[in-house]
Amino acid sequence: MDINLLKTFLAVAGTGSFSAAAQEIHCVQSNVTARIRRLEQHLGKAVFERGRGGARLTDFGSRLHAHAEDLVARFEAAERDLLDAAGTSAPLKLGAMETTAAVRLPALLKSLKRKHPGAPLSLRTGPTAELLSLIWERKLDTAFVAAPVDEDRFRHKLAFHEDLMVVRSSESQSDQSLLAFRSGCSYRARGENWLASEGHSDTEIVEMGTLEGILGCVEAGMGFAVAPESAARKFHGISGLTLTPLPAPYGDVEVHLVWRIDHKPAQVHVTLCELLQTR
Amino acid sequence: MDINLLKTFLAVAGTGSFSAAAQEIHCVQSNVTARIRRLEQHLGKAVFERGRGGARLTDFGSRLHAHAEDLVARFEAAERDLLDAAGTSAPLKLGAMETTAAVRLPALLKSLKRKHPGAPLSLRTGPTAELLSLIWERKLDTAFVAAPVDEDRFRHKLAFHEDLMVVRSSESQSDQSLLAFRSGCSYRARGENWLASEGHSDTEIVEMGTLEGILGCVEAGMGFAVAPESAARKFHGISGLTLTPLPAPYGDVEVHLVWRIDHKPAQVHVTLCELLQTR
DNA sequence: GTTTATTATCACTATTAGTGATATATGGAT
DNA sequence: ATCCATATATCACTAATAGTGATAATAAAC
Repeated sequence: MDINLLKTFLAVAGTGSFSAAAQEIHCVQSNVTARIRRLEQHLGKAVFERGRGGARLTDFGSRLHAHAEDLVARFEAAERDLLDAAGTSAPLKLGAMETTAAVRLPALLKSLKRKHPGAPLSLRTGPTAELLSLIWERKLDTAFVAAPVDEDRFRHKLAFHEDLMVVRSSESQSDQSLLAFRSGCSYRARGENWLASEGHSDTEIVEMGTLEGILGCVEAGMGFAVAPESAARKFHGISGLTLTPLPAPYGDVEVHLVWRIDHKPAQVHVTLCELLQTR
Repeated sequence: MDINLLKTFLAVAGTGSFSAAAQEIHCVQSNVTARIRRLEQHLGKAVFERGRGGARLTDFGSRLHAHAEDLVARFEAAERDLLDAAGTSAPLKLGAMETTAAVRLPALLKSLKRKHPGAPLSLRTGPTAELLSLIWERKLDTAFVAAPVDEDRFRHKLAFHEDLMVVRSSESQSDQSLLAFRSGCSYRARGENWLASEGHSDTEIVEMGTLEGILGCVEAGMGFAVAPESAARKFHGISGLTLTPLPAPYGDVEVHLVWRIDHKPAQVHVTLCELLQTR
């Protein structure tokens, strides 16, 4: 049995809800349902009463709760001790695309710090092409970039799926500038390819350095932008932005964690890879 | 992480060898290798020094060993407490083919008893057809029988693969009697089908009740028999028996654990299913 | 240098876990 | 009552992982 089941169980018990637990542990709700069911199947008795307001522990569930808290705590203590003893070594030089850094990394790095409290870590953002160069020059250990990557030179592991969206001001007219990151950004390349395929080869491109800047300008009616849905939503808020999916095949992007094929991953790096498994 | 990894680790540490550990925990050796590697990958450091005489704990491995013993013990204690609290309930009425009972069940039931020390359990042996009838009449909860089973009436879970062998006396001549269990035995049916396909429709069939009896008579030169390799080997020992595989498609048998489609499995039953996963 | 006992690797398959869309259920407003 | 908001369950699909059995590699002992 996997201790992940117990961690999921504790998350549900703690939040009092399957869906809240799913958010807390960064996975989809159906996943929590499945894990709790596995746990219940294994033990042969229900641990939660489900109802309107979420989930409440049954008597049997409380009994499990006592054991689970103890077991998980001891397990994590042991894990920390061992990871510590294994030697954390050098700082991990990490890179990521602007949007990934903004939306995906916070939760990820938080989990990483929980497992390697002492591990030093640096982060540099930039477009895919630049990050790959930095990795190749060994100035970064690893980075989150958009697929595909050259399999002969790099190893990689799938990290996230992003759906690219066209972001416009709600009152905007069409045929304005494309607001984008500087050249080398793969999202920008997607946008340009899409425009070309539509015959808009003359669209002006305005380069900007930050996502906030781009979205601000879009809101101000200067033009439109291409960004992952997750990132656009994060800054959506009250503002009058309209999101429409970038049509296939331009809209789907896989973000991978990438490193040099001859680079020996440090322990923090391996742990980071492990954390990517459930997202 | 799965506690199975820790159990595997303890088995290796205890026996001092990957292959011995594999036997102890009933799995193939490459499996142990893979699990230990997973563990080492997770922790980032080798836990065993491998060499001629097997495996010895590294310093780091000893550190893990201390934690692992504690964690596994606590985990199993908690599990026992919870399984106990869930209520063991009625005795499990189990059936199995003669050969399965002889060769496969001992290890399996031992593991089962470890998890449900108090669970009462009865075992009845018989050929596939008879066992299925007993299940249908609700005189058995579940049984190990040869595939295929009627999916509309039964649920099932794959338990073992068996390779059927023709067992002859080493000095025997061909065209003797087929020594077999009483009618309803699916292995016997396989043997008969094979004989028929070879044109030996006139072979005399001698019915016997036990595997030892059959193999004894084969050794005495009375005829030949059809039996799973695992069972034949168990009684092989010093005796002068020759095993040749029953040709395809007669030779491959899947043994499944089967129960009535409308039967609600008790907890012992569920645990038994879980134990089947790794064999 | 061959033998023997051991672990590692590999290609393949079976099984399991995860995903996202959608269905279902339940209490509370209106 | 009906609709709405908020839950969990289910499902078809895909990705990832673990298990298997054969074979290779390795190293000590003879």
